[in-house]
Amino acid sequence: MTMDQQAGLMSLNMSPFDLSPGPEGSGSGSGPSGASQQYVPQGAAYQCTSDQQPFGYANLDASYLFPTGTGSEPGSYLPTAGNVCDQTDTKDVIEELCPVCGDKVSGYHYGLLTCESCKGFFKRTVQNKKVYTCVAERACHIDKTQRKRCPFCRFQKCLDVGMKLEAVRADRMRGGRNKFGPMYKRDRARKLQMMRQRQIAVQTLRGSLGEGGLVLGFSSPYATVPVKQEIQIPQVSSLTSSPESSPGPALLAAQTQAPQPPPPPAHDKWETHSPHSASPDAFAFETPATTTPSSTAEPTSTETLRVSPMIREFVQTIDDREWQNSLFGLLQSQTYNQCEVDLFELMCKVLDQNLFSQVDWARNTVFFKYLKVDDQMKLLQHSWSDMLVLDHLHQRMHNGLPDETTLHNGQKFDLLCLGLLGVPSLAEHFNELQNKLAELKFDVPDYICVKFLLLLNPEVRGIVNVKCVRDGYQTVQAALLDYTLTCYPTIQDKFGKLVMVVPEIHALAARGEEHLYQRHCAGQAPTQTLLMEMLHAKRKPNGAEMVNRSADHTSTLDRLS
DNA sequence: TCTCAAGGCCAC
DNA sequence: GTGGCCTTGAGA
Repeated sequence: MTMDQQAGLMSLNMSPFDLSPGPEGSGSGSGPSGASQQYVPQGAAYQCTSDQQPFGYANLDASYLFPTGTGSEPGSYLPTAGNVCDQTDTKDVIEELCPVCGDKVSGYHYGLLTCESCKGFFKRTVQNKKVYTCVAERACHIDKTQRKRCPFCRFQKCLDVGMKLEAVRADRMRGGRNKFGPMYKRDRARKLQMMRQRQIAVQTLRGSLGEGGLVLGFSSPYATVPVKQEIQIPQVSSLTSSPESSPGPALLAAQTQAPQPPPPPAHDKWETHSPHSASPDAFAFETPATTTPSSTAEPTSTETLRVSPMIREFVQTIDDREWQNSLFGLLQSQTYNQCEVDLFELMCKVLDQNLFSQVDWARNTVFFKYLKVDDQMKLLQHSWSDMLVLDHLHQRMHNGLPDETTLHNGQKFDLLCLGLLGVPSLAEHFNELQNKLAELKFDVPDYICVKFLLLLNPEVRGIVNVKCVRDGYQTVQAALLDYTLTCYPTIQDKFGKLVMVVPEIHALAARGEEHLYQRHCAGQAPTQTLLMEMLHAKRKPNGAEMVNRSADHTSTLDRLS
């Protein structure tokens, strides 16, 4: 392949983003694009046949540089005065790991956040047109301690994660800015936004947790977890990935059937995509080949039309895509470059993330959002585990969430254990519960109403605004009753039977909580997480109401056992 | 003027 | 060759 052919391929595959002319724009001859044609390192990337495109990164396009709904709209993620927490500094956000080697990130370099070392390596390689070869299988593991061993695989990984050849300057001019500036700014703003949301969730929950009980100096457990760099993940298609190239993360993921999302939510007719939800395009769900179990359990479209506006509004507060994206995103980020991870620890992190989502959801819901923080705290402390179990039932029944998934490193992750809060022996009870719900044709409106009933529990002691909570509870109760009578007239006393399921959910959740607490006390669970704060909150000496509730759980547990 | 992502330098 | 630190300079 000649240089001109290479250049042609480069141009054809360059993203619209890359093609945007600038001071160093494409086609200038002396600009980086023209330069990149001559700077493409030979050897490593050139070991391809003529019909193979050597540039795994070359199919970058704006759709995933800025996935729909995550900042593609001008300014949508740009922080404005007052909407970014003052304490949140950009540097805090950038405290993440280099996607190439896992070392500490020093800033944006050649298109994404990397460490100083990989920045220098990438620069030297491109500037000096280095030719590397791999003495192994072109799939060497690259981490901080081994990054020097195989420059071939290191450079390949640089390209795989999205470092941009065209950001290395042809004329070696120093200083100044390049065309990636706005991209960096958006990415940074997006990370700030994520941090802000987490902080709000934490602040909501900190309130009474700090007093008397656990004082952790809590910070978001994911402050140090790599926040996925949306701008950095190139999707290596079969057209662009050469068998001669070292495999990129995307390719590896495909090969190992790494965390696969479940089929799309089966309840689209309920219009569950909230204004905050990720765009349907943000995650490439595969079209399910078969219908999910719930598809036959839902009312017909005619009946759907008779659903009250309130229930429709409830349903819209559900964001299953976001739930799934978060779940599989976390599994991906936590196993990135990891040979083996502690699966229990990983489960705790997922549960923790789910808790954050739950708080976010609750904070934006009717009834709950009008309560004072103290009341919100108490309600959440009482219902979080029940809601986690219920959420998992919902994900299984309505979105086809599988019981297991394969992580990027090949380990199997037990998704069902999330619903069991880590107690495998509860699987049978969980399945029985699910079957019972399936018999009742438990659908999405049922789910969201039951979730509200769990959250808005007027029996929780210490609530100041009991009236508001009770009103909310009774309103939801009435709506659910009406819904079940209207849409499921053939199921006798569906409402009553649904209400009877709630104690069973309590029982499962209580067992899970106890298990988690014991593992935590044994030093096996991650500390300083929201999950652990919640567990401790229930065990505060002054939590008399917790004792009462535990007694309820125990009695139900006896039945389960 | 300040910021920060480029390139450069040099001890290792 | 590597990687930490320094210098540079366009853009905010």
